[in-house]
Amino acid sequence: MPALQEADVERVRALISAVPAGRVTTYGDVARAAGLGNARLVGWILRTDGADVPWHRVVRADGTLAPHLVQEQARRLRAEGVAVAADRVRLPQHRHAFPA
DNA sequence: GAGCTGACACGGC
DNA sequence: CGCCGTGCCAGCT
Repeated sequence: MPALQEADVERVRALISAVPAGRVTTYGDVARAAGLGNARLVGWILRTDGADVPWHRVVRADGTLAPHLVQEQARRLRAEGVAVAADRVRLPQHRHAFPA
């Protein structure tokens, strides 16, 4: 099976757009919900086609933020009421669960 | 065509 | 808690 298709990209974008403000999700969760199986692809999609989606609500599996985004991402999250300390968010509190 | 890089995850140490 | 190596897929030298 081909790894990535146009439909997959749209699915990922839709999933991320479905995350409500004040909550966050992880790359792994999005990948799993979209049926990708590879969290890295989620990052790739956001890098290329994620300018118009709430990408700041997507964090790593341990709650940390990527180095080049931490500034902007932390700023946007705090604006939504998400506590960000030491480049990391508290997943247990803000994590958004996708329907299986 | 080979190799490196990256908005990642996970198991070891 | 942190650092490292490995697996993963796509894009660029």
